Amino acid sequence: MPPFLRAEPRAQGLWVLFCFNVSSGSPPSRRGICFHIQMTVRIVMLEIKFVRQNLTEVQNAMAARGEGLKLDTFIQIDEKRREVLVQIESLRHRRNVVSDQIAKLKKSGENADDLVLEMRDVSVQIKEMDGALSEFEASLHEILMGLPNLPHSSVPKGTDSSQNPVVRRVGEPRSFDFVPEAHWTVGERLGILDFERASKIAGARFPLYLGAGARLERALINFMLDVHTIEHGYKEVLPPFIVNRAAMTATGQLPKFAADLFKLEGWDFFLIPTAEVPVTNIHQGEVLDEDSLPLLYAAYTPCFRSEAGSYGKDTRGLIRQHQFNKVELVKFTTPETSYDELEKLLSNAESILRRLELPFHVVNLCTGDLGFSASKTYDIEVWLPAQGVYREISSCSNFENFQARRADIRYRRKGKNKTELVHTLNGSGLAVGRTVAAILENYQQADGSVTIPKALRPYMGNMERIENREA
RNA sequence: GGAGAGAUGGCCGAGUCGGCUGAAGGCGCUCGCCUGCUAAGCGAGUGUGGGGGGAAACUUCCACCGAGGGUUCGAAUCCCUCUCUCUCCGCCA
Repeated sequence: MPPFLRAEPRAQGLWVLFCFNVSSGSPPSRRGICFHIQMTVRIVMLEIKFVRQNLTEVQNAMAARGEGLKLDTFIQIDEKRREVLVQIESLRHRRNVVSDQIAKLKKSGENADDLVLEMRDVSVQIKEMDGALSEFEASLHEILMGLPNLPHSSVPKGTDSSQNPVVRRVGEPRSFDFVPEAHWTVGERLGILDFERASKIAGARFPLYLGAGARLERALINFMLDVHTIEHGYKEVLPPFIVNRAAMTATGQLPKFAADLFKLEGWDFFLIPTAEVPVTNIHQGEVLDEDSLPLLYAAYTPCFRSEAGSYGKDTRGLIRQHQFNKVELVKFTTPETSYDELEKLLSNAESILRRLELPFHVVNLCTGDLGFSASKTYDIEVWLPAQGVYREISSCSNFENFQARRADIRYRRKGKNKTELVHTLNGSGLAVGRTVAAILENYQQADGSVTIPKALRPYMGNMERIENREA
């Protein structure tokens, strides 16, 4: 096996390993490895061509993101690779031609021994050069998989989140005639959240919802899914919560961000950090009909994140958890429509907050704050009165063809034979735990109870407020 | 977990004892013709990735028949390993 097919993720040291209790005692599954190899080869090709053709653009974009990347290494290796490739191909050409001659000679009963001997030599040469070629491709692959997406021209320049311009502000933060309390205080006092017991079960950064709290979480999931499927036209999907390496690589979590993921010990499986991964991979390796685009999916899934490196941040409450629920929106579109679809996606996500009457604002992530795979991202940030800040509750991104390249998702334009890469988008619609946090904080009353937003009451058996005895 | 069958182009589906099979046939799609309209019919074209040449249309070469490896001058065809799918039995939420 050429070395580039064995590429192992770097940061294993940080991985939090989960142990699956396999009662059958079966060995670790190899599922997914095969897919990965198949995809890797294709990815290398797609990416090399793309980078070579857009070299200056790539270089500028990397600079804007603050990535100090030297692409001259890439160019050098790519040149060597092509050099070897040309030699291999001419040898193979010769072998093909001569093999044909041999066939003809043998058919007519003539002797071809010297040709056979010569070709035996050529085949050995080809094999040797193949080894060299694999080395070059391994290096290129490593560089390419570490390259982030190119920011769209409408993305503001900036170095960090402080430079993200606010696009709009919706809803007025309520004025309290008492000091609003943090959602964990509100929730624990009502007996609907219990972080202490959760830590017995799992540890820090895990939620335990009880009574009306658990119901509130479930109501929000149903509410969000209903709005998106019935009113916004998304198709509901319920995907696997565990995915293989190929899927994680396609959406961009791997190989670079292994440290953020939970990996199953002894298996090449990962817990999903977002529904984006399984849902985007629904169409991995497919050629879609233009007529079927845009494809809109809405999925509820739990999400699992190691939150490595966030020690000391948001240690209390529902904001930063190893496990949380999310309703995710995913789109597959044509290149021309993807930015319109991004605006629609954003407004679909916003509509949940509008209906829940929670104040929020939308920011346009600047180049320095943009995620690895995204070309453009809007964050929706909800108002949390106890902290007095807006906190991210949804992130809506256009990945253009970045994920489509890695996942090999194409479509055929009507009347054309050539396939093109689709554009993929996704956004939270919304993070459920953070929505609960926002409701508890924004709807808390002086007596410690919490009013339930009107839009949600049908999903709560018409309950109007959560009081202590409800719990 | 045990036994068996299979994996070929956008889809379905042939591939003989290894040698013009990148791959028959069909569907779909595109263009053209025909036809009051539609349907049907006729003709031509229609995989992907990569290297070279060309401003381009295009052209040429290489690779790819689940994946990897092996045998061979030569593999979709033979051998090994793996993955996935299907059927039957067992077990289980």
